[in-house]
Amino acid sequence: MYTIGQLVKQFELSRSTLLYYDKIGLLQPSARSAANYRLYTKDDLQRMSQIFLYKEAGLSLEVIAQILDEQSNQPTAILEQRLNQLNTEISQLRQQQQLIIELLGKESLLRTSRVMDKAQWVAILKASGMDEQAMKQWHIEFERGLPEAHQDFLESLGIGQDEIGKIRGWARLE
Amino acid sequence: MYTIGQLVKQFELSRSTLLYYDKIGLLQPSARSAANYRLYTKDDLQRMSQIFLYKEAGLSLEVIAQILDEQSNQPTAILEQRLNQLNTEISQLRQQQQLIIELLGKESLLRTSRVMDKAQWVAILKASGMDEQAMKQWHIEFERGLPEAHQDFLESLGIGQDEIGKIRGWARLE
DNA sequence: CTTAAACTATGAAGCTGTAGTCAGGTCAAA
DNA sequence: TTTGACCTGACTACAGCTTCATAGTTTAAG
Repeated sequence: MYTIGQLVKQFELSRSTLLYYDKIGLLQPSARSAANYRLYTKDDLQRMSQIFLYKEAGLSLEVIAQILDEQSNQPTAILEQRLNQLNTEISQLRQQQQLIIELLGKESLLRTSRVMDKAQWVAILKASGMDEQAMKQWHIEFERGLPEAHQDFLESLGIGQDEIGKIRGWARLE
Repeated sequence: MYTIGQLVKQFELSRSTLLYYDKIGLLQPSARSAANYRLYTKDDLQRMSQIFLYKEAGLSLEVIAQILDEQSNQPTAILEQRLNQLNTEISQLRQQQQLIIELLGKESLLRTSRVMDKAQWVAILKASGMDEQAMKQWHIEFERGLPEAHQDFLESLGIGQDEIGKIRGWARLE
């Protein structure tokens, strides 16, 4: 049996958090002491570590509760959905990066920032021995093996949708 | 003079949002009609589009208000700070992706997901004509030109910090 | 001219996932 | 016995809105 303070230390979260989980029914201690203290069993700990895991994956408490309580629903679908959501979130953040770089007036900052440019990427590939032909081939292979990731990668270089469309177009054809 | 509804259409946001902006003082209409309707001037529109821009960059309303109202503070520093924040946010989301892929049992999903694997990346480079030597050179160039981006990219392939450390280590030396 | 739809107003409460504060009850050790 | 560490429930605050309730105004149709 563990008190609330012990869980707080184990999982490095605040007491308020556990109180809240109790209140919303996500993690309710299996017992109470004579003095009405919350007492968590090993099963509760087990449940808590599941919650922790899913939280790290970015799931909402509501969704976590669904997974844990309605056993019928296997988590696979939910996790896949979250994976998709993550893709859109990341791409939104990348758009924010590109916008800020524009606002800052490009040149000065591109060098210091960790955001890559199309030109910089091409320069690196050239410097490591790739020629035009090899790069074309690289796009083709990328598109064949991981079309979605190809799209994401080009976006991350700040290339516009129109140009991306063209590149992927001819990469698919060959 | 524009009513609140006209702004709603122009900027594609909800009326409640504008009411809220009014309340917190971020965007207060310059005038009111006889019936006490909010009336926005062209200057207000101008201000709104600035707000919109900074919002797209992911700045908080509080920070936006600072930039717009305290003209002394040039936005550069704030934007650079946001750029840094974006890097950590993106890398957190990538960690969530990797975790979910683990939870899903890897193999089945890696093929359909848009997340790249080290193996997949290497396969693409090989298929487009790179050999071991060229890849080594590629790391060296990447590290020399954009060390931070190199780190980010390796992280995005799900490579552990220890291995990343090794790769960047020898890439720096040569 | 009337009436209904479509607009506008104010104010309050709700949402998520915590963090923190309060006044007090409990418990083990010195 | 008294300290001090722990615990209790209940409350407030945060961002950036949304929703709700209630009501006044404008505009177009009939």
